[in-house]
Amino acid sequence: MNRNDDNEQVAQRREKLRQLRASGDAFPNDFRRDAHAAELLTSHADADTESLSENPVRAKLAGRLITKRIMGKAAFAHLRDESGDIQIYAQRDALPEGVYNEVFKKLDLGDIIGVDGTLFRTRTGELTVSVEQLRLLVKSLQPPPEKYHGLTDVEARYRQRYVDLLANQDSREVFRKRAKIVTGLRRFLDERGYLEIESPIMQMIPGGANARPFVTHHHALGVDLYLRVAQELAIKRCLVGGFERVYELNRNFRNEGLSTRHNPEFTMLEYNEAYKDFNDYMDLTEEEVSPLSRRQNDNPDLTDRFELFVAGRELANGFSELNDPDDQSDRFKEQAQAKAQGNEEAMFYDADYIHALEYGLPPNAGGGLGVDRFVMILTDSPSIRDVLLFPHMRPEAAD
RNA sequence: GGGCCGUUAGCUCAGUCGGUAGAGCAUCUGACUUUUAAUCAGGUGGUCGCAGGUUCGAUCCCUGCACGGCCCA
Repeated sequence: MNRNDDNEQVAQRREKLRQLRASGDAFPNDFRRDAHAAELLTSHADADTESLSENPVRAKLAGRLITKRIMGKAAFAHLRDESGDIQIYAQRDALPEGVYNEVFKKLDLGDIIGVDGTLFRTRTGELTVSVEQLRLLVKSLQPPPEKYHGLTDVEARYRQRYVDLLANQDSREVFRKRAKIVTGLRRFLDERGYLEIESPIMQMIPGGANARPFVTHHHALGVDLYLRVAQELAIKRCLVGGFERVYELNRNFRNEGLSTRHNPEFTMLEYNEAYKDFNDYMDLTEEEVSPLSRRQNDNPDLTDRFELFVAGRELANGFSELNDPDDQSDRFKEQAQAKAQGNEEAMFYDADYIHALEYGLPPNAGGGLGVDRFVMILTDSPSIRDVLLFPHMRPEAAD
């Protein structure tokens, strides 16, 4: 991907930065705002020209310059902050001497500025800030994407997410929704008396799922460690210890290929509750997504199990969990044998987990929810990369 | 892993039945004090993904590679 370092526009912007450095602090951090764009637009939605001139509303805003329309001695522009966009109006004669020509006209799209001004309505009715004070806070050295189409190149959107976010409001919205969904899942479980835990991601013995693990190395201990492939065994150890409703919502790592539905690190919610079976859990899982869900019963001979499908995609599954230490030990032995014969996805024998079961794991049911896939469905995103801020990509070819 | 498609200016995209490329936005110069994809006039900007091959000549045709997308396993 072209880094634009030879681009003439970058050179022009760098020259402006050089002049800024020469004349003072080019990266000031003393501007303080007192408003956000969208809040101003909402709170003064009903204000008309007369009321705004009778009761002037002052506002200080900071944000990125995203459009600029100069008409001689006056100009309109749009400023974008986290909340949204608002129009600003700069007049030469309303600004301090020289600011219009020496500061405003030299602004480039993408620059971060601070403005102080008064609200008014334009002829077409758009609420606008008439600027009385203007400061450049950060010079942007790279030109932003085209104002109308934004950044549409899929690869560029994933590799340079910051550009995608600053140019495409839709993309920002996906990640706002993701945060709300994750918060909502936590609240749902918290309200039902679940305890959230944080268990090790680096482990001597990964377990809880059939998946090839990533390997890393701890130098001080001189041992290889694996990145976990599931939270499940840690959660059940907590049930042995007396916590009866436990979940962990965090990252798992599986050493597998990339696709529209697979990222090597992904966010998984796993939860277990004592004295429940999988039938109880189908009800709980349905509550999480009820308007959308239909379920299909998958019926392997060995275990009670269900999977939740939404829009035809596997999203969640649940089990009545095994708590017989001898049965579990036999299964670990089978897995370890398979691993010895070359199955990279088979499990290790986890002697400590068997030891835990020997103390008594309450009968329980558990389930898992692939959070990324859940977010994909709720945001209508076709690829897991659309709901991961910084998805894994193959390295770009070296020049 | 297989099939198909894509890669051209900072961005969004045309195009060349093979004769070394265009538009819009952005940028630069000029005009313009209520514009909003501002407008008007004039300019700058390209190793046409990379490497080979065919050819008098390749951005275009062929092969390989890289990255991405879609579908399949």
